Amino acid sequence: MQQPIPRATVARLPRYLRYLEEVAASTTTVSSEDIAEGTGATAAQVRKDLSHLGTLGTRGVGYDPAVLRDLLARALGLSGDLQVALVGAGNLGSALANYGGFSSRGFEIVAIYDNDPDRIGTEVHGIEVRSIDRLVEDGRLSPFAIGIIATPAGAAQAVADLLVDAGVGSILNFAPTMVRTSDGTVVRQVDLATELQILAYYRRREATSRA
Amino acid sequence: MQQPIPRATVARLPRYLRYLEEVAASTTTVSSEDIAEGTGATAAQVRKDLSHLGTLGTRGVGYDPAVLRDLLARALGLSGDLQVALVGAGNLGSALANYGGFSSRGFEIVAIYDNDPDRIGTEVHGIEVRSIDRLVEDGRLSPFAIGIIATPAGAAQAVADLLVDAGVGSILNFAPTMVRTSDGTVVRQVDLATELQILAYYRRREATSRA
DNA sequence: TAGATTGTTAATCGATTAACAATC
DNA sequence: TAGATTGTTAATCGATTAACAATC
Repeated sequence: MQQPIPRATVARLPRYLRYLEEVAASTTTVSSEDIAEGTGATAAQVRKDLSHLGTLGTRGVGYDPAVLRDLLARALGLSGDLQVALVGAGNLGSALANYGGFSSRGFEIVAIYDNDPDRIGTEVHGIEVRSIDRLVEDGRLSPFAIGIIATPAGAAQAVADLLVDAGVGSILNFAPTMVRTSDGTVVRQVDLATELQILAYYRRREATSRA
Repeated sequence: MQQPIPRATVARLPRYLRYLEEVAASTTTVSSEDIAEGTGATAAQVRKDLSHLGTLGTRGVGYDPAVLRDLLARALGLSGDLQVALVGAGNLGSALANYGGFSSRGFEIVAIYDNDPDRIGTEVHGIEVRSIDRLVEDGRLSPFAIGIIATPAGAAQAVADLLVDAGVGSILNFAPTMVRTSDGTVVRQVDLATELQILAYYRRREATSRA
């Protein structure tokens, strides 16, 4: 692996990737300007970001979207399906399981866990919901690349501990609380209400500036 | 309103707020160190961030979590319930409607729209799903503070246009595609697959660094 | 007073932007 | 060649960190 890619760049690469997937079928070249427009970045940002991955374009011409798409996917570590364990089969968990965007982009939810007897044994997106008691055993038998926590906040830490026990090194946490894990585990926190609150702040500023 | 708060700070304030809500009932002072631990920030960051809002703590003592919580809520524009229109009553939309984290934090989903006749007329989280054709009219009659797009990517731009027509100035877009709106509209893009992809990148780096 | 912790300054670090030579 | 667009450099901007005086 080459030198590390700046955090801000890593955060944008998936958007570029999504855009390239969108246009790769219908066009044979895209410019940094095109990518910028399609993703909300600036053209200079796009070129700078891509330059971290090597020399990918052709001066005077642009980039080949199919080539660039494959390069980005590889740079992000998306070659091959990543097996995902989902914990929490409630509303959010079910939504995530049914969300089309995952399977089409290199992630496969292979197991779903819950602690509610009423849910255990039911099917979500064609996958049987299993008891949370089986998570550690299952993970040791057949490792998960990524674990997703979609439980209420109160259960999140215990679930994170189980995931670590099961050998999961990367966790995406949708529960609105911080989970603590040992070093070497990567945890990403996504709080849906947080996004609304950030929006609320800019909403008000915008309203005031119009006044 | 005082001077603008830096973007990076705005992005962290909701996390501080969530932490303060958690501890306000059980303790009467928190230090910047406590907040940092509970939110994944650093103590210096916390103090710097809070200093943008004024002098909120007491040297040698710390912050009053209840006072700080109310201050943060006000700074974020969360005083009073913000009326939210949700478009898309599929899996993700239903999950969002049922997600407890919104109502408890100043947001109320007051209307849900869809274009699928099978869904129109059904109830989600106690709210009747209405035809998308009524969105503009409804919004003009009784304005929405915020619109949430939870439709497939293909419908997102059309929905965004309708929301703008309905007078909605702030949009949270969960569809995996950029939507374009006129200036003065604030759009925030949340892509769930993007979060997984970012995680996948750091996952691989972590794995490599251990090797 | 002694210990603790804020608020703020200055130094460092990283990201963005503008500009342009390289090159198709 | 002329026009277009990349890859890269240097300048600017903003965010983080460390340190400490102020003050409870």
